[in-house]
Amino acid sequence: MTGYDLISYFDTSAGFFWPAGQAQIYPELRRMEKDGLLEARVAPRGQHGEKRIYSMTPAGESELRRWASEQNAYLDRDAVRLKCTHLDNASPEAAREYFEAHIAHYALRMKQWEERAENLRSRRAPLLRARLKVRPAREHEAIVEFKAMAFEAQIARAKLEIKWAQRGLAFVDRLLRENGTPKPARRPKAKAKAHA
Amino acid sequence: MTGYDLISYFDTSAGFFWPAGQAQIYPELRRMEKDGLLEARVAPRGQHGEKRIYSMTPAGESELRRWASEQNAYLDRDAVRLKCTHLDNASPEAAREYFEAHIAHYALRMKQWEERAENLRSRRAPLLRARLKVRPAREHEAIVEFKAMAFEAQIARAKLEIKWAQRGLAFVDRLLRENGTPKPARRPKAKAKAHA
DNA sequence: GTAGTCATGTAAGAGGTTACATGATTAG
DNA sequence: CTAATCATGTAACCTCTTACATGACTAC
Repeated sequence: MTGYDLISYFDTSAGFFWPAGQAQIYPELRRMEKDGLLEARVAPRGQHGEKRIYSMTPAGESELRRWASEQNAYLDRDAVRLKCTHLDNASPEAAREYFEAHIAHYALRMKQWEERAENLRSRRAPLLRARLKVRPAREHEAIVEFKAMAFEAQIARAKLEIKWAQRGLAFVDRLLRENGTPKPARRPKAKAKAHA
Repeated sequence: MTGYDLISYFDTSAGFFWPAGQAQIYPELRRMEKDGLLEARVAPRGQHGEKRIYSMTPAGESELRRWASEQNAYLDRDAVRLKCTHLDNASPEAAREYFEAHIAHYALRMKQWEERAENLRSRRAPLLRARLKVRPAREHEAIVEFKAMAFEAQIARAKLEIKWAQRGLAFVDRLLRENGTPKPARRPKAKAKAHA
């Protein structure tokens, strides 16, 4: 497909786990082409325009298999949890918003992940169908299973995050009940430069 | 404390959620000093050496409160889950290793997170004790609670990840039983350049 | 004297984000 | 003719990783 096609599919496929903007995708396609992982067929668009339709080369397919077989590098960097450990520096009201936003985020994601898992299990997802078409039937189950499993892991995690944040809300509400007086840490509005 | 002190505390405190190497920390301390968030007292080390002992300025404390109160930006980028969705490109043996490594990773982390949560709840963690000493007693509960909660979230997640990966193992083992013949995707050994 | 710890940096490069920038085609 | 969609890029900047580099102090 073209870079444009890829971008438009992205947020309902690979983008769930690896969001990427167009400023990343176009140069990356060029790099992968240069490295021999992709090849581009240049096709006309209308009278004057041109577009590049990419496909994987055998080297690209082999690199995909290599990457899929390679061990994961676990980094466990998590800005959300890091912030939690420092919520005592925020007002209880701001802490409340932290947990409320956490619930809202995972509730939204859960819906999207559930929808995606269903579209995979029922084999209705367009990109999945395209892939199944070019692979032998005996592989179909695994193709569906691994993809669905990834989303089901996220769904289970979302449930856990929501339960956890509800515990957080309960704690914050107790804090707010116990001191009617405002806590020392106030909520600043000014925005300063962010630091790592 | 000095940059060196900070680095040596890092992997048992903030480094759980934001690992960072020394090549990041020293320049960042300089930058934060330049921006007025930190100030350094230059102290001698022995006869010739020097060291910089940093402390937070009021501006630094206010930036900390601002950051703690600021909404999270959820990105949901997850290379591990992304790889899962493509495990059909690996051999069942490689997929097996994926899930085994997942279990090993979270089992190890869980132990560390549990230990940390206990050290926080029992108020034995040195950095926590130092912080409690400079804050009024009525804040102590919240200081401990927010930190412990972050680790307890991770512990719950670890349990979930392990259960999930065991489901993955069961599926892979079924695949291996069902086809005694090797699957089409073989496990390449050669290392090629990694791509985003 | 030598190994381990204390102490602090720099350089090159990879990867990612935000913003800027352009222009053709198609549907109404 | 005008708005939406198709289509592709570049530039500046920030962050992070890996590797390189130095040297003093302390305990044995």
